[in-house]
Amino acid sequence: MKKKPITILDIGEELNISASTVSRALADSSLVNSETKKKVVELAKKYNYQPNFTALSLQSNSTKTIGVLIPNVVHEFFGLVLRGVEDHCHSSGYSCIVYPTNEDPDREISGIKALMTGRVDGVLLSFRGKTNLHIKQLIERNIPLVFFDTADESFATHRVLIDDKKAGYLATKHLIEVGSKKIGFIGGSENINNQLRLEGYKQAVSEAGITIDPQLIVYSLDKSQDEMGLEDSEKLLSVKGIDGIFATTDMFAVGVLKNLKKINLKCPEDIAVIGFSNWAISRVYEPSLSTVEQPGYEMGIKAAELLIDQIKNPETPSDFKTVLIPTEVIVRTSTARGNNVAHST
Amino acid sequence: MKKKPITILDIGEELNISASTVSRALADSSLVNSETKKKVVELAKKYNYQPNFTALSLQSNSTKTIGVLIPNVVHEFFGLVLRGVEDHCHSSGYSCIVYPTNEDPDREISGIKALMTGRVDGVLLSFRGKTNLHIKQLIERNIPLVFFDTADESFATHRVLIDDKKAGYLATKHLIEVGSKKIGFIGGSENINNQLRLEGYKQAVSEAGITIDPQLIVYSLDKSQDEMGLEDSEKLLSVKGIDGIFATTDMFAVGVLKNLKKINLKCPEDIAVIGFSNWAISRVYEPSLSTVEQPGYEMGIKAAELLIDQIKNPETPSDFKTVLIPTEVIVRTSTARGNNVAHST
DNA sequence: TATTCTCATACAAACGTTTGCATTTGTATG
DNA sequence: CATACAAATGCAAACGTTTGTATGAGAATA
Repeated sequence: MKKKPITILDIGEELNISASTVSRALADSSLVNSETKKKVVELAKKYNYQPNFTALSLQSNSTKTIGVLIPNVVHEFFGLVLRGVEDHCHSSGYSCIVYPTNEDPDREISGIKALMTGRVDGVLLSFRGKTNLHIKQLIERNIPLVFFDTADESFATHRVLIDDKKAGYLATKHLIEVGSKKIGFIGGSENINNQLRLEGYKQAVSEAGITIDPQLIVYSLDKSQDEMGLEDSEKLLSVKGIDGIFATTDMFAVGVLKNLKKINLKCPEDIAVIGFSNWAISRVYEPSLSTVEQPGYEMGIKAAELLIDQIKNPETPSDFKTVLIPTEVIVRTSTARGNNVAHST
Repeated sequence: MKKKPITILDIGEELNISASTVSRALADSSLVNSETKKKVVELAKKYNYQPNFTALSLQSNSTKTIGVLIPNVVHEFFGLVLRGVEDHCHSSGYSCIVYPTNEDPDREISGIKALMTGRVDGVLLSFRGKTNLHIKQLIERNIPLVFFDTADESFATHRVLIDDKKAGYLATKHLIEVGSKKIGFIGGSENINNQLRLEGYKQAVSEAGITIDPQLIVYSLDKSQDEMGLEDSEKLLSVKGIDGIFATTDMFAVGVLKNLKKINLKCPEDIAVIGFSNWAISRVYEPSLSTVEQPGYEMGIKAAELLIDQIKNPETPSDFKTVLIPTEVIVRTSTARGNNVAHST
């Protein structure tokens, strides 16, 4: 029942020439008579001939495809990364196989395994799990690999990251600049990014001559609902005299804003809040949320660029780059107070 | 420099047996001596042999891969669809090549073209463009195809949709039930889904004995910022006596809520608002937004299921299904008033 | 007329796998 | 001892390309 697609052999048969001549004719080789060329091209068009992709891949030992292991695909930041990756791939003639791992180490492993069978020319990876065993195998197989967002330091690869520590530092420093003295930190799971942001927080606090207070540092494991960390932020807000909060996620920050309304604390007057990522919700929510830009699209573009360059230049590069995508604090209403910023309207 | 991966031939050579025996040994065929089997399996493990995916594909004429053409990947609904698709693929041993078209017809066409070269076993498609010429070619090539979210009626394929008209009807009816009499409609681009939702709106309005008022129906082309349609909703809100709004997107609905605050209209007391999709923001915003559930994940699962079933049963099915994923109105604060619902707290 | 040259085309190998069929070896049966 | 049969393995084709090398015909040169 299934119609077999036209092959160069079929075309050759109809024209009483060999497949190789057809192949060369379609490649516009100078070796073939222009008459024959014309006939071949015509027939190919008539039957809408498309070269078989798999055969080409086998022959050339390249699939023109990359694999993207991404923790979450329902996520503004990772969605932007994916869009960036795809945009660059598209303009370079590559396709993307996407493996959302949903932060599940098993999915991560099975994704990597699938990619070891030669179905992709390279891999883009935001490493979440603990098992780097399989990544090691990828590298041993000489499959080009670029980390984005998070990286395992122990591998010699390109990396595309933001400077999480600096970003955390800048966010906290901004709170200090608008007059906050007792600043809380609330983060999601204790992953490497959040640890670095916390380091930045600590640095800024220390520099301002404030002692670091452990009860002001909270990790929330709230995976329920929309990951707003409502309960944990409530706990944090019960600390007497707290007048600033740095949340490692815009969602957590919005959770804080919500809780503030309940206990009748005014933002930014009584307490300043800053989030992280510059998600749509930070623009839309009221009060609008100050945050740190996390440029996912640019990160995706750059990561794909490095990967595809490496694929095209297969001799192992000796200088692996760590590209830091610049970030900046975006000031909105939730921190609009103090010396350098007008009061919120 | 590039290390060639181990092949079945390499293993055979080392063991002084032919590739075919190795192949059979690894497949645990009864045709091969258990001694040999053991040796082969051991060596394969030692070298971490992985069968070449491309060779397998060429041989079996199947890539165990599907293509997903999706309008937008930074989008809660489409992200959920993608997650559903990927989940089902994962559990069926398939992979997904993702082509975000960004609503660009050229991207759509180039995606379809790429998929015609035999690199995928089937295609999942949310059709946005006007050009169905290429889709026709896909079908002529007997490449299994399933539409999701939107469908071109002219093709004989499976479809997985929501009943947009009914959803629009239910949303509008809900507004009527909570006492709205002069109900505005605000939608994004005039695509097929929005047209159907509008039809539902009109039906509900008519049934309630209200005349349809064209000035209450607005399409917004606002692609700026976060697509909140702020200007257009402002226009809509200037209509005297308006006391209900159905927005075809949660983002548009939030835009309405924002504008309401500016002109000091109270929601839900003065005007009830309902959105569409049940995005995170509808839960988080204040007032929380009533909306219509649009179950992306289920849609993705079902679409992948139909596609993979069709791939596995290649004889053209005579009964193409149109699966309607059920939707329901989710009542929150923005419509919490009237007879059957308690007033908002 | 014989040699060389050019042009156009065909042949065959290669990519890595599976699989139908043939071959080899050994053992049991008549 | 010859035949049959089973078990284990090898051979070769096939999937659809590209590409290096061989082959053929015709024309130009000596």
